[in-house]
Amino acid sequence: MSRDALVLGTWNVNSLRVRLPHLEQWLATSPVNVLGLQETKTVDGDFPAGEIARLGLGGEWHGQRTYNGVALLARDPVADVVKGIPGYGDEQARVIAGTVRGVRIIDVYVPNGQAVGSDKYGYKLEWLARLRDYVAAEMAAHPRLAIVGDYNIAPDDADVHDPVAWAGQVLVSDAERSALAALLSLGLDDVFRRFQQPEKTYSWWDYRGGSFRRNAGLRIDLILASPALAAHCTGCWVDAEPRRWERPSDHAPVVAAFDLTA
DNA sequence: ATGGCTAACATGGTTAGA
Repeated sequence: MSRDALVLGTWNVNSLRVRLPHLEQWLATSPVNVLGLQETKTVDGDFPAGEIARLGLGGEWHGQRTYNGVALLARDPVADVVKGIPGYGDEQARVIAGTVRGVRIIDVYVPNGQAVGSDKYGYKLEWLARLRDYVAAEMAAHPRLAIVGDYNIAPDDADVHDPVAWAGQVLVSDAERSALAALLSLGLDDVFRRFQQPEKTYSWWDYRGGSFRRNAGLRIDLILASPALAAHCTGCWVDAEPRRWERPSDHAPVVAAFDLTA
């Protein structure tokens, strides 16, 4: 891997405070140099900035009490940070954007949606429509753009361990997939699918019922890239190793590498 | 069968995740 490659990661840590040891262990071997986190579950005043700095990362964060929370971390400076979706008065801390080495990066924690037809499902679809409008504007301003995060949508049945059991459920429903397709229709590419991948590769496994042992998972953590950036993508993979460790997050990190000199 | 884990906030039991 080129020394000046941009290696972009995303990880729903399900509480940054609990997962700091996992982050440290992962960064000891992972080549990632820009990282979007979700579900930090900490207010900005309590963000473990010192520990993060000790791991060689700076950046910005946007959190709230108990729920949600995102952070955009990098070994290089993060410029022009924007928190939330401008013009959308969302009280939930789910989006942070910044520019690293000329690449615009948006880190998102898409609402879960709870159940098809619920109020939270309606919020999820509204939220995704707002995200699409935001991303359209950002793409016009930044040719090199990536959106990383926990999308809480499995794009295709190939991303679902048991498509029959999951059919029509939240995370795979037609309306959610249509909302994701509308985002992709801006020209974004799910870079994971640019490369040959192992069968049954997922990024989330329920804590219950031995789901990870059975590989009963979903691929819901994605890295989307604009055409000008995707052309430089040299690889994308799910790193399931941290999911095997003691007291893991239920999500694995996903990483994509870009050779910006090419 | 709506269970099964985990985390936050709290300190028993609810809310939420996906």
